[in-house]
Amino acid sequence: MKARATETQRKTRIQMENEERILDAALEVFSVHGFRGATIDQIAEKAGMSKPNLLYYFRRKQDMYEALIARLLDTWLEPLRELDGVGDPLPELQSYIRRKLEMARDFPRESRLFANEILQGAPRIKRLLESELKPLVDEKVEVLRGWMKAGQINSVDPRHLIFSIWSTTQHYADFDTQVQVILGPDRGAVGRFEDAARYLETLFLDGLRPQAKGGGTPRVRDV
Amino acid sequence: MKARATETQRKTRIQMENEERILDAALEVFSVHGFRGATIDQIAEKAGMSKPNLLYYFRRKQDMYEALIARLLDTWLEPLRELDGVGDPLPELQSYIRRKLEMARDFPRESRLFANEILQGAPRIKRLLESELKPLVDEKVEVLRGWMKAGQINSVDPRHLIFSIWSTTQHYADFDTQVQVILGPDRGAVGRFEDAARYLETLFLDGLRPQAKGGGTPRVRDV
DNA sequence: GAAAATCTTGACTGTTTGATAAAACTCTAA
DNA sequence: TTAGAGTTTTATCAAACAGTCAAGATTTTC
Repeated sequence: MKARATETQRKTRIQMENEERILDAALEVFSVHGFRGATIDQIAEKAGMSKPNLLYYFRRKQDMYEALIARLLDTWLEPLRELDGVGDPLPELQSYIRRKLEMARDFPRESRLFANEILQGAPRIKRLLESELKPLVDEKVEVLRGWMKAGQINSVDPRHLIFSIWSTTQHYADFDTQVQVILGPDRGAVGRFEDAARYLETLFLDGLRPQAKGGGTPRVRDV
Repeated sequence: MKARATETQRKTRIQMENEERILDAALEVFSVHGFRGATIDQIAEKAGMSKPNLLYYFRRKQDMYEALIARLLDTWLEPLRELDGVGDPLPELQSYIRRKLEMARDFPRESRLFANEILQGAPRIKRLLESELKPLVDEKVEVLRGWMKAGQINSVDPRHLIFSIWSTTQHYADFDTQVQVILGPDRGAVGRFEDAARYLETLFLDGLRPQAKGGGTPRVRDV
């Protein structure tokens, strides 16, 4: 038996399958109960595996958590990475919002895991946030500032703009339970996300102040 | 000794003081670790009290949690209750957003407790959400619709509008750790909230599309 | 097909956790 | 000032929990 942890070696078929199965189960549990609230037994049961067997692949609870976090942050920041200064600002932002919304729809467990970690004060990923997230945001802030200086979008605090995109989109994953209570069962999950996309587009582009309809009508700002 | 739980009777000085102290400590712990992740020992220590002593006041862990949730929801919905159809829509909405933001600033632990509960699928308050939150939202949706029909605000999905106000404001409490990493220590907590308020005002009123500056300039919608 | 490597399991350990019992102590009202 | 209600502590318990161990079962490799 070789020490799996120390060497970088190729994994067996069974190893790959089981690790996948375990991480999926772990995501399910961690994303709901957080690190402390989750138990290895719960995860093992969800993975259809005995606890010692699970611990053969991940020797400590923390190892599973860290594996999940590591793979998460990369995926999570992907949409922001793609935001660049070459295209037109409004379509570019719209597309960023749409992608973030799609991620909330397609990876709600990942979103909740992330939310849980931050809620707890990000004890395990604060470093990562500082070394990876912050520089990326700083870079994109410059892109936004460029657009503002050129008068292509309204001048606002770029960081808070990013926060508002994150919060409004992730809300549909993290607060899904509440969203479902309020929207009722009328429209399915798909419809909900279409509605959300349409709404957010209007909000971010035009806000709530009534728009002057049709071409030449003057826009009166102060009523 | 009388059974405290069954009768409604007046509480001792010590009882009131200690229950307050316990609930404050419990809020501190539950809001970070969620129900499952929190331990009675942690709470007892934060309250400066032995565990059996704490359990003299709240016989089960769940009793503390429920006491917190009960007092929370009422406070939480107060700002929405005050939103009514008598004032002008834009100042009215602006004031709602400001109040929600103040709550995120002044009661971040309550916000996190709520977030934690919803993340877990709201197992303990789903009923309450259906019986209290939903009707209130339905009522306010009608107010919003009225404003839209009268052309006083843009026509958007009113429920998603409410979601976006909730998510953007609560973000500053729930994701405070991340916000701090990104904004850096430059501006203190007060400054952060001022910036957020200013930004959200612009977002919700005007959106990001560049505004026509000055009075009579025509607004070109399609570029 | 046998040896070697990998995988799985049952039994177990020490610790943490939620909760209880009963005795000892403190406060308060008559 | 003392009886009794109210409060706190010490001691304790059973269940849940993270993690270990060694032996047995299975798969891979030569």
